[in-house]
Amino acid sequence: MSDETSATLSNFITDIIDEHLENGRFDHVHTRFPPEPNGYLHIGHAKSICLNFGTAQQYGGLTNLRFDDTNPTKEEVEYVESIKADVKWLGFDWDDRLYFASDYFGVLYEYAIQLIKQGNAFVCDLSAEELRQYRGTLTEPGKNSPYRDRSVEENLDLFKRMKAGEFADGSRTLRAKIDMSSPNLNMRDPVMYRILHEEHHRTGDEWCIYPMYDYAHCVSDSQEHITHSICTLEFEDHRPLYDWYLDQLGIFHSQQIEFARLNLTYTVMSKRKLLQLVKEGTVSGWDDPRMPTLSGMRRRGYTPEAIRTFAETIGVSKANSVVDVELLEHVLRDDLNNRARRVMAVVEPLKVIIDNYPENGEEFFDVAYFPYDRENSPTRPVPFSKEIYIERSDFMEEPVKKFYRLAPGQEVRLMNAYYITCTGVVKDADGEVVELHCTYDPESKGGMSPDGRKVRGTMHWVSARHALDAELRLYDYLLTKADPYDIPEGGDFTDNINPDSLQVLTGAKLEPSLKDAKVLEPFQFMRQGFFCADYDSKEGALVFNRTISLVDTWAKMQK
RNA sequence: UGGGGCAUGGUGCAAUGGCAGCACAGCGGACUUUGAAUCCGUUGAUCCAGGUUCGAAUCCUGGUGCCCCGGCCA
Repeated sequence: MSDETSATLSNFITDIIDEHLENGRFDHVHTRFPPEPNGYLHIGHAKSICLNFGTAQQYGGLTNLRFDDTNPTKEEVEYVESIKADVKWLGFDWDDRLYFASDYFGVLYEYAIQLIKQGNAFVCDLSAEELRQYRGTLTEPGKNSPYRDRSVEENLDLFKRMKAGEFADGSRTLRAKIDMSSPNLNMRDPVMYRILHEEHHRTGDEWCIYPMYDYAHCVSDSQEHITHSICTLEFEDHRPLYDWYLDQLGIFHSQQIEFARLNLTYTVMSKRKLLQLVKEGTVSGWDDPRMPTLSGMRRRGYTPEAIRTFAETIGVSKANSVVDVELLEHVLRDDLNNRARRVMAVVEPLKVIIDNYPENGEEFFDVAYFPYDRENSPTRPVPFSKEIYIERSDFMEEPVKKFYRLAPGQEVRLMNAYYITCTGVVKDADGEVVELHCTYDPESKGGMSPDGRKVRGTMHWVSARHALDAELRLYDYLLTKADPYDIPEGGDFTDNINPDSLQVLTGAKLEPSLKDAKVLEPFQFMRQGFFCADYDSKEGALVFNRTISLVDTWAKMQK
């Protein structure tokens, strides 16, 4: 088997492509991913990236990365850098085909002049407010602009002067001359250029007029000979305009195809709202591990493979839908399960003293990192001694039915070490359990007794003397409701923010081998979940993120 | 009758006139030195009404429901 990312996928988009290939409209496939650099990429963009790069790959074609940077008031270099890093991290390569819509400002301008000369565009002096009134409504046609019939010469002169900076922002626009009575509002003489005396992150102050999306996007696609321009559903109404520009200009005609964007339960997916969370300090930044951004998910411990598998699993269609976040979690666990080394870490420690173990005794067990494949697994030494920590939740003084873990008089197995039996419970003045006394069976070394007696409970542990202290960051959904927009009267989505989405545990105890854990390297803390060291982690001040907990059947049974 | 689009188990996606299937979730069991993973089994769906056809999720007609569109944003 080759490990090529994808089997052949079939969906409504490949159906269209197949048709184009058969009828000769195109003889190859070339797509593009066109982010606007006004925010960080999120899991919804990942769907689009995988779709664009994946589809082209499937047909032996190429994919360009093109920044849609036609609005200097919102766009920043910080965003273009983060976007490039995220696309690469996801595992896709645009080679030398990195483009910007701003690369085409020159040709866009020349084509605009052509359109003016053809009588397809005119300079309009209506204000934004007037323009809105002239546009009409959903059910009533609009009215022609009083400037619609200017001569070609006058339009040319005015447009050049717009470019030359002679007019104030908002005072004039260049508009396509189409049909003010079209039932499609996008065709009612849409604005092509607006005046914006604004510094652009790439072109500086070279321009003070900027093209609108509809005009810039189709021409950009055409310039790059993009065969299939894949975008989201809300642009379906724009397709006639997309086609109109290309037809009037008589240039290479890309085919726009629309698909339904990703929605996830318990997740807000709009860049505007994510920006709001960052600005209001609800999260620590775009890369906060609770964010659905690629940078946040990366920091959280997601792998690119998991995200790609997810994109493949959810498929693509034109039906609005909401994917259950549990599916994302499933592919994450599945991926991590196959790659994470198993180690022991106690999240909420409870001290255990093994009374019959030698006072200063110490021994090291050679433990496989991959217990399901011991023969081929690398190992590390794990120290054991008289005092250890176990998980607080692994002890119950009065065990409920089917509780197989530690309880007074009950015997359990310490993973890879010994069987122990609880013989005593020490409490503080408040009745809180602070310490346990146990005895161990020396015969059970390694975790099996010669008599073969059954021990139901198997627990992880860490030698107290050798333990590493660490801070653990446990994450929950950022929102309390599956539908972020299930909002109380008069509120907004921030009313649904989960106040407990971040839980910081400072007293965790880790096995010593974790001292050398590399940032973002995935581990499974056995019986707890998958964790990775955070960017903040330093020697002597370790910090681990819980990427995702293990499935917890026991917890479900307790409900 | 503004225009455009979409309806298949709880969720997402297949089936392109021929036995409605896959994944997740759920439920039951086996196994287990992770109450994980794995394995086995299982509940559950074609928006409605007509029509065409030997046969309709698929084609036709008429409904219903949901989404998008009135930025000089993308």
